[in-house]
Amino acid sequence: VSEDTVARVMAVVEELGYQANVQAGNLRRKDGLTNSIGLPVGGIDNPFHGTLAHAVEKVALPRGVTVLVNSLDQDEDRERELVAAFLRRRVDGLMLTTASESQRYLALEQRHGTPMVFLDSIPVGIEADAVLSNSRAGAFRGTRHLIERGHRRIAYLGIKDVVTTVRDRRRGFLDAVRRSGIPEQETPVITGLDEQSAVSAVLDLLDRDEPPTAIFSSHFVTTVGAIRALQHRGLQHVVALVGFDDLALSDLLDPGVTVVAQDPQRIGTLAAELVFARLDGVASKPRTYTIETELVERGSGEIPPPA
Amino acid sequence: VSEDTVARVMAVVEELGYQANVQAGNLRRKDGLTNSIGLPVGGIDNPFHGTLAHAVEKVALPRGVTVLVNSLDQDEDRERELVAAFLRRRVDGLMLTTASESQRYLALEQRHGTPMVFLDSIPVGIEADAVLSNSRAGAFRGTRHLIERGHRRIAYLGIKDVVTTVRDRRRGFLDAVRRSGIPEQETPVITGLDEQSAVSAVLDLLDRDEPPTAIFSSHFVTTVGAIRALQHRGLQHVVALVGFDDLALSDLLDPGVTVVAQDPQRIGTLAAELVFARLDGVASKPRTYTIETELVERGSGEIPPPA
DNA sequence: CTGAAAGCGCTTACAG
DNA sequence: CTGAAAGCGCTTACAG
Repeated sequence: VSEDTVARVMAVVEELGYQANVQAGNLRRKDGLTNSIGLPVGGIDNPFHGTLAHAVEKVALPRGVTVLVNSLDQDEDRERELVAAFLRRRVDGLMLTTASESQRYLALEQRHGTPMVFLDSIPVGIEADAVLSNSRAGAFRGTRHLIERGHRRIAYLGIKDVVTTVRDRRRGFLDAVRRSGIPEQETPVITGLDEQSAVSAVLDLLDRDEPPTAIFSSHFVTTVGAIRALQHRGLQHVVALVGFDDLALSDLLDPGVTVVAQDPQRIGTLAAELVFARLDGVASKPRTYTIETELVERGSGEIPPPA
Repeated sequence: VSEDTVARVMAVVEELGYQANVQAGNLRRKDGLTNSIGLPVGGIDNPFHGTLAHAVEKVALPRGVTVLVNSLDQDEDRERELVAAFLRRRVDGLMLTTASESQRYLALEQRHGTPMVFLDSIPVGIEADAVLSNSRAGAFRGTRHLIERGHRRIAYLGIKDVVTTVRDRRRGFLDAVRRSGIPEQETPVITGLDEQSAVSAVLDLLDRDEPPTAIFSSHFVTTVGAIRALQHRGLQHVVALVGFDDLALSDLLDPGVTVVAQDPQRIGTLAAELVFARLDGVASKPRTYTIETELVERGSGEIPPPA
């Protein structure tokens, strides 16, 4: 073809703003890749998941891969619909946070060869790579932090715990309590909470004859609830509080909130690298990668029990 | 076809986990729709944009439309790449927040009939629907709130202002200052800040012979910087502060942070409805929809100037 | 109403 | 190396 013709065609391409239809191309392409990966997250407006998704995007960008992010809103049906929609779009891989109790429904797709990596949970009913915080150790450490300062009556607050990681936080808490010889009846364990009910739960706890001198809150929504309740009673400098998961601006609060911080950036980055390694042909046995948490002392967790 | 055959086929479909390839279907489909819309946001980990995206998803879900969300990270080149990638995927519509100074590059695609709605900015160099906060009125109201309490030396903090909405906040601030007869040299206007530089800027301001008695901060990152600086000097109960954009947990701070709150949920919902109306054939002249802000008094903005 | 053929816009394997 | 044909997996228009 003459150079002149090429130039003329390119000019028209420019003029019309032509963009090749990737879907048409994918249809016949040998590798069958769509250069996209699906990422269902709990809620795109949740800061933990937002950071996770952003970290994944950053790894995908230089590879020219588009990340399809959608919220499953803690709804098991929605999770399955989202996954089905991603598969109809023939995503090259799946990175998922999950709201379902079992992910066996993915086994078939896995056998078809679609790489999948779980974020922030260990898959149930299926074997696949997973990247998640060491929740049990983190909760253990946060709780021990309170015990070391002399607390014995420590309350545990948690959300609904269908997912393994959330259950692990409770386990870590109980590990620490048991190991220190504190009788379990002194440590009320309240789960299934959201922010509102956490407020009431803490107010109730504070009304007891022997109220807890410290609180371990295993999720950021319950931590916010606990802070509201403590501020409402003016006890934020009296009752100690350690929260699992970091909170925006928590260092600006008075007292600063001591937390067991996760590293969503690192989780997202590692998980994305894993998916791409699988796509590049790495066929080793699926593994669970554990990311350590960090105890960040900011004040609320260093309050001693009353003398 | 016999019922028996249908049943046998369906059984195999089930067994293999078959999902129809939507991209193959779209190729020949008459309406040419892919049931997807593209949404480039500033940063998926930014709470304002996260809420925006989530609101859009909620409108799209019952219509069976997938929202392709990606971060442009305030990078003009990335914005254009993202848009190009969305067009190669033949999205049915585009909803965009923007980091570019002009969106003329979209004119061609618009003429091709792709509906587009701008979120949180008015398009430049192109006519299209836009949904955004009434920034100028909001900033005016927040600033007047300080003036009404007797403040005259009010500092303005802002980020880099390429986008119209950010410039409008400064205009609203200046409107209020001028209307009250305060000489402009008493109201330092500092822009181009991020959180770190906002901290230093405020510390510098406080070191002046005649430091400001109040601060109007036009972006949440500068507001956080201002709070840090004030806390650092122990002046958070002395210097008044009004921020534009709500902040997570800002009601738990001491003092609570008075803000001019935007409504990202409403912006996202309305913008999504607009795109779908356009897709349904509504062909009226493009319009700009303005969402009012709300002044939320929490304490920091109600601090009077020193007697 | 049913079933076989054409065609969507690309990539790929193949003949010249 | 170049160019025309086949084919990806669907939907649609058409013939029976």
